[in-house]
Amino acid sequence: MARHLITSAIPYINGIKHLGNLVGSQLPADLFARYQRARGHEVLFLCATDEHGTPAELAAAKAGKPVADYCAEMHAVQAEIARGFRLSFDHFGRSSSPQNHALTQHFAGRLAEAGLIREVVEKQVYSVKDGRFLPDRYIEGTCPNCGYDKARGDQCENCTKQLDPTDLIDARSAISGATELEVRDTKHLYLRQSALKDQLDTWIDSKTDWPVLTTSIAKKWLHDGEGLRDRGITRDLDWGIPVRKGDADWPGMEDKVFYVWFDAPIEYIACAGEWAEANGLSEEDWQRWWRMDKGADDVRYTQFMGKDNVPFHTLSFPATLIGSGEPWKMVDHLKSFNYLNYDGGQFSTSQGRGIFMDQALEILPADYWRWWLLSHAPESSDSEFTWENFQSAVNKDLADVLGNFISRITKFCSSKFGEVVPGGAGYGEPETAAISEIETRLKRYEAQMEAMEVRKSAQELRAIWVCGNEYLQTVAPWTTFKTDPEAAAAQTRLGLNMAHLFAVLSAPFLPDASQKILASLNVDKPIWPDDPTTFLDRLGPGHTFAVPEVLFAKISDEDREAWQERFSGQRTG
RNA sequence: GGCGUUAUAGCUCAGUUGGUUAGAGCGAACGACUCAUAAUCGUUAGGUCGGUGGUUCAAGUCCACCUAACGCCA
Repeated sequence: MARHLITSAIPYINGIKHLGNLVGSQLPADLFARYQRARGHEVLFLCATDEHGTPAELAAAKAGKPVADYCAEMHAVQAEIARGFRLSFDHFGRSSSPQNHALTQHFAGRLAEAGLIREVVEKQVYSVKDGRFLPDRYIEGTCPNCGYDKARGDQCENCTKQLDPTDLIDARSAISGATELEVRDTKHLYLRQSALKDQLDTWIDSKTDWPVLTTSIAKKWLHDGEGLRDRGITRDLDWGIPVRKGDADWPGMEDKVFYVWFDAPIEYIACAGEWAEANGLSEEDWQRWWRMDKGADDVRYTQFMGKDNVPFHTLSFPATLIGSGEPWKMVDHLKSFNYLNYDGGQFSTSQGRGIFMDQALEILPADYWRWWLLSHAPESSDSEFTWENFQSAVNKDLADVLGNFISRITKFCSSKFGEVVPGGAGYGEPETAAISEIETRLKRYEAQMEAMEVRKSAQELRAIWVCGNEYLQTVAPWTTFKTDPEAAAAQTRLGLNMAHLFAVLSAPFLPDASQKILASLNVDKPIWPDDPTTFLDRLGPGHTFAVPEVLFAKISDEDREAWQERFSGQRTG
C-alpha cells in the first residue's frame, strides 16, 4: 500500500471562486485523491484558505467587518461550497491557524540562523493619523496621467497606468482619508533565494519526469536576467503572522507581519497539523507525512495548481524548505493547469465574469460540473467553456450513455425477472469478448489515472460505459428472452454486473451518481475491480436490487438559453 | 514595444523521441434495434494539419520569416 500526500493550491479568502479556479487545482486533486483511496492506498488530501494580505483587509473593510471575522465567515462559506462539489479534503484548513503561525515563525527562525535572511531598509509612505505604514494600494489620489481622482498608489484603474505612491497628486490614506502622509524609512526582511539558486537548480534537474511546462517556467525564473531574485517576506499590515524568529522576538520588526506568499505554502504543512488536532491525533501522526526523519520517506507527494502558481511551488516554497536545513518532504509530482475560458473571454473574479461555484451548484448537481470540467480540463493548453458544449456533453455522456445504461438494464431485469439478479446459463463467448474488451480499457483507464492525465482518463471511462451499451445491443436480451430465457438471464446478469463495475470506476469523477447506483444495487462496501473477470460475477443469482431513479436529467434548450442569458454579464449578487 | 503561448475535420480537442492511407467525441447522412431518459449500436462523409520558405530519403512533428488570437511584462 502506497502513501499519497496530495495538496491543492489554496484559494484566496476574499470571495467565492469561479469554475476556472476549481478545475485548475481543487477538482483534479480531488479526482486523484478519490482514485488513490479507491485503489486502497493511504491518502492525506489537504487544502485550506489563504487568508492574509491586503486584499483580505480591503474585502473585510468593504463588508464592514473585522478582518478576522470576515475570514472566519468566508472560510465557512468556501468550506460549504467545497462540500457541495464533493471535494474530499481530509482537512480544509486556514492559513491563519495557530499551527501556521508557529510553523511560519519557525521557518523564519531557521532561515535566519542559516544566514538566508537579510534586512533591508526601504522608504515607504507613513500615515501619521492612521499611525501606520500604508501599502501602495491603500493610498489614493489623482492620477498624474489621466486626472482620475481615485487612482491607487500601485496603479490607476481608469487608465491602467502603473504608478508609484509618490506620483499621486493630493495623495491620501484610503483608510481614513488623511492627507498627512510622509515617506519614512522602514525595515523589511528578504529571503536570500539567490543564495539557494544552485541547490534549486540541481533539485529541478533531478525532476526528469516533470512536464516541460513546469520545468521551463522554473528554469526561466532561475536563469533569466540576473537570475533568481531575493524576495521580501514581510509587510506593514495588522492582519497576518507576526514576524518572530521562532519563539523569540525579532528586534526592529515588532509591527510587521510575514508577507502572504511566504506563509501560504507553509500552510500545506500546518494544515496537516490542523488535521491531526481536529481528529484527536498526535504530532507524530502528521509528521509521518511531512518529515523524512519521521516516516515520510515512503510518501509520494503530489501538488495541483494553476500555471500562475508554478514559480511559488517550484522555487519559493522549496527555497524555504531547503533553506531550513531540516528534512522536510519535498514535492515529487507537480501537476499544473492552464486557464479555462468562458464563452470567448476569460473567467474573471474581479469583473464577476463567468460562473461561480455557488451559482453552479444552484442550477445543477455537482456531478454534472465535475464531469464536464474534468473531461475538458485545460491540461495542454487553455480550454473553452461554452453552454452548447456543456449541454451536449452532459446530455450525451451522462444521461444517454451512462444514465440510460443503468436505466435500461435495471428496468429490463425488473420486468422480466424481477428486482433480483437472475441465474440462468453461464457466460458464453459474447460475454467473454465483452469482459476482455473492458479489461483492456480498464488497464488503460488505470494508467491514465496514475499519470494524472485527466481528460484521457475521462475519455477512457466513457469508452468503458459504451462497452455496456455495445454488449446489450449485440446480445439483445429482449430478443433472446423470447426463445431462450436461460441465456437472456445470463446476459442480464452480466449487464447488472457491468452497472456495478461502472459505478465503482466512475466514483472518482461522479461520487454522487456512483453512490446512487451502488445503493440501488445493494452494494455497501465497493472494492476496486483488480480482476474484471471475477468482479463481473460478484453480483450472483439471487442478489436483490432496486431500480434507481433517473440518474441524470437532461439539460433542455430552454434551460441552456436561460442560463446563457443569466451568466452573460457581470455577477451582481 | 519586449517576452511567451496557441493556430489540426462544422464544434471541443488527441497526435510520444520527425517515418506506412492524420485520430476521438459531439454534430451531419444512412442503416439496425425497440429493453431504456425519442435512449442505444453500426456504417459513411468531412481536414493541401494558419501562410511562405528551408533542413531531411522522409515534417502536423525540426528551423526561419510572416499572419492571427490570447496572455505576461513594460
